[in-house]
Amino acid sequence: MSLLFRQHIEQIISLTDDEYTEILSYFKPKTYKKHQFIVQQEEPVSQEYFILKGLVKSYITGDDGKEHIIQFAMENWWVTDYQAYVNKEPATYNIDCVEATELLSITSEQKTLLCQRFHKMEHFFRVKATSGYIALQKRILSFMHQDTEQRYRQLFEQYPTLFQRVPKAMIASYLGVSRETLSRLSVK
Amino acid sequence: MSLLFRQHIEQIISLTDDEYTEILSYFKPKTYKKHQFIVQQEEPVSQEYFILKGLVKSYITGDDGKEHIIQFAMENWWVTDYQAYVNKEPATYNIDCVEATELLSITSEQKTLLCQRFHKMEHFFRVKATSGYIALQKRILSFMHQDTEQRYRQLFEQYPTLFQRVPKAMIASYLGVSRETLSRLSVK
DNA sequence: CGCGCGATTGAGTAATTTCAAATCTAGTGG
DNA sequence: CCACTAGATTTGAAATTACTCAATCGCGCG
Repeated sequence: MSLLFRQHIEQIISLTDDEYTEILSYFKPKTYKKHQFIVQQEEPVSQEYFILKGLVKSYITGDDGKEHIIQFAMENWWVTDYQAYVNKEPATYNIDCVEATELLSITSEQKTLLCQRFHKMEHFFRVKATSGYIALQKRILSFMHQDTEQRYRQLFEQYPTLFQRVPKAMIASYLGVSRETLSRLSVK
Repeated sequence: MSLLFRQHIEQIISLTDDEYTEILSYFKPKTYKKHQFIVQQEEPVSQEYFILKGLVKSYITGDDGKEHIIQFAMENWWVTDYQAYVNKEPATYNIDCVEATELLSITSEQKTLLCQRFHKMEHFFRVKATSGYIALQKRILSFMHQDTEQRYRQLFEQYPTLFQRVPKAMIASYLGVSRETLSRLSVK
């Protein structure tokens, strides 16, 4: 069932069957319907999620009532409101399902225990956190030194399937421009 | 000498004197002059750095020849071009000293060994990487849903000393606006 | 005194936003 | 099979915002 999950972990560390079984026991599978919230602003965030199938968006609602999409997350991605999860604060943003979604969840406490039980899992999470950091830095760079069209093309090249799974208005929000501006781009 | 460094680590894990001494032996102290480069675009990046004293800026030079400052780093910050450091690729950006800087350096290989020798250091670096991730996510959010003036004020509140240590043109570059626009802001 | 660097100011230009209206598309019920 | 509707996308035009380029100002230092 969660073969994808095992493969995902084994990209970084290797596991015996027994180890994998034990690791998996720290996680709890969950299913969400389309439009269901996984994390809700102001609410506590006790879980971190690994997406087996589906697509979610993280976003905040600005003062003007507009949605600002911080990130999309799909198959093989880890997602939660980390600030809230790590520091046990109320969520600063929402995560909701763009598609019906299956995922594995783990609490902060269980994650700590998991890392103590298997040091290589601590290593795994360090590597993951580091690549997340690198990815976000690239995104900041793209905000600073690329124009909207370049960012659009780059996103399209990197995640072509995303464009078939979410409406353009969400892409626009993710890129930080109005849907009208995005629309005028794709014509060229 | 590197008491600051020990305190920095002990914010997250605790160490005996012997452990600290051994950990410190994985690092090599270095000194850089103002305007000296720590990392140079296109060059390999073998080290990660912890800043004991001083201030550096990471930036790329755009096609138009303009500097885009990705981040400043000062006392108690870790810095390098992580993408290059982790994947052993040539650097995509420059890091140069805005002030004379003292730091501790560690190679990627030594860091791996250090984490194997002391599992709590792997934990330490995981926590650090996670907080780095959270910080970058906040910065992306600020790019998306705050205007320049709000970002300026926020930066000023968070790092007031920064404004005494770097020229405004660099602040502007960090905020992603032209120096003229920044100048017109501060008037209000 | 004058040079040079950083910061400011002004004016015209380019890009993006907003608000409104028109178009398109997929799914539904008759 | 067609008409209808809701949601998504596009288009137009005016208003806003930031940019560029050029000129000016302020101040510390040789």
